[in-house]
Amino acid sequence: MTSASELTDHTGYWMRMVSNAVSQEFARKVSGEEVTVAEWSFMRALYDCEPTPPSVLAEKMGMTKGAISKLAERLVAKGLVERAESQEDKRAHSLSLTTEGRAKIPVLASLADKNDAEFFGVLTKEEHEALDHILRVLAERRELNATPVD
Amino acid sequence: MTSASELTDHTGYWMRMVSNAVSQEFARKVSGEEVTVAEWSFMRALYDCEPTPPSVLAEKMGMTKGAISKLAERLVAKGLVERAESQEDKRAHSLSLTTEGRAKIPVLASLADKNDAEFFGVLTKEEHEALDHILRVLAERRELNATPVD
DNA sequence: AAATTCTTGTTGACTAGGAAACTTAGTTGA
DNA sequence: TCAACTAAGTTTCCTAGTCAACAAGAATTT
Repeated sequence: MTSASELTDHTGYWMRMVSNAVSQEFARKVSGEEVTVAEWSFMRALYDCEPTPPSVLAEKMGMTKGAISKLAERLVAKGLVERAESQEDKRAHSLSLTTEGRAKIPVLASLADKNDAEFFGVLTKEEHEALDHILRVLAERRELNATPVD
Repeated sequence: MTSASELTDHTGYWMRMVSNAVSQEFARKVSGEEVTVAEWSFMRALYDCEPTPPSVLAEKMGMTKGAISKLAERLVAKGLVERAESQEDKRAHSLSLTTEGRAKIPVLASLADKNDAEFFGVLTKEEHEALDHILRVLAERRELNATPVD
């Protein structure tokens, strides 16, 4: 009989394992700043283009609008993000970083730099570049357009 | 001022995005079998070595023992997994697949194969092999298998 | 042998996100 | 013009996981 294909033979399995490890490690690093990984991601996305409506952030971050709504609420409560009502469309509003929120960006970004360097530092320069390339190819070809940069 | 390093410049960011996409896609495929991704992962790990105590599964899957406890409970409720009390140690028990659970393995495994093929099919053969290699290198050098949870 | 400590697994409180119902506000079309 | 549809956000319910407290049994110490 044919044996079931090994779970560990699946690229998706390894992706998930490595990705979880990277995120956990980063979560540990940013927890000292009273911020979660999702919150950092949110703030960083905002930093790219403020003010931004929640719907745009949802698409950009690959999350539902419900999740964004709650995430934004948390960040507003922390004083890192603020809402501005739209006057053209009374349903809509846009989100921006507060001064305090903006001040946190470089701190968090340097933690992200450090995390990347530490985690992927075990790769050779060629391996790291190949990985970056392949991930971008996947994102592009699978149309995971999260952040249109590059 | 110097601009904050781009979020999209972080390998970890792309890892997370691609990994989430793979898992979501697989979740969609496997939902027809009334099983979640975590449940499949659990069953596949069991298939490798049954019977197995929950503690071993927790380490193998990189989850907490609490999560394993609940996951096992769900699978027992679905009739896919069964417990066997240990007689040497009255605290402990071991988990096995039921006949029904074991019968599902090939079906689920072929869905996993299909998912991998579809998702990573946009890569060239060389790219796919390079990705596999790099992910395994990362897992190995970061000792992801050995990481004890708790 | 009794007391302490460690181990195994469960439980409860909490957090985070998804799906879908819902509210409110624009938009469209007969 | 006003009814039907669509769009933006919020909210509710559900699933799933972590963490920490816990119970109970085993192991170790004295």
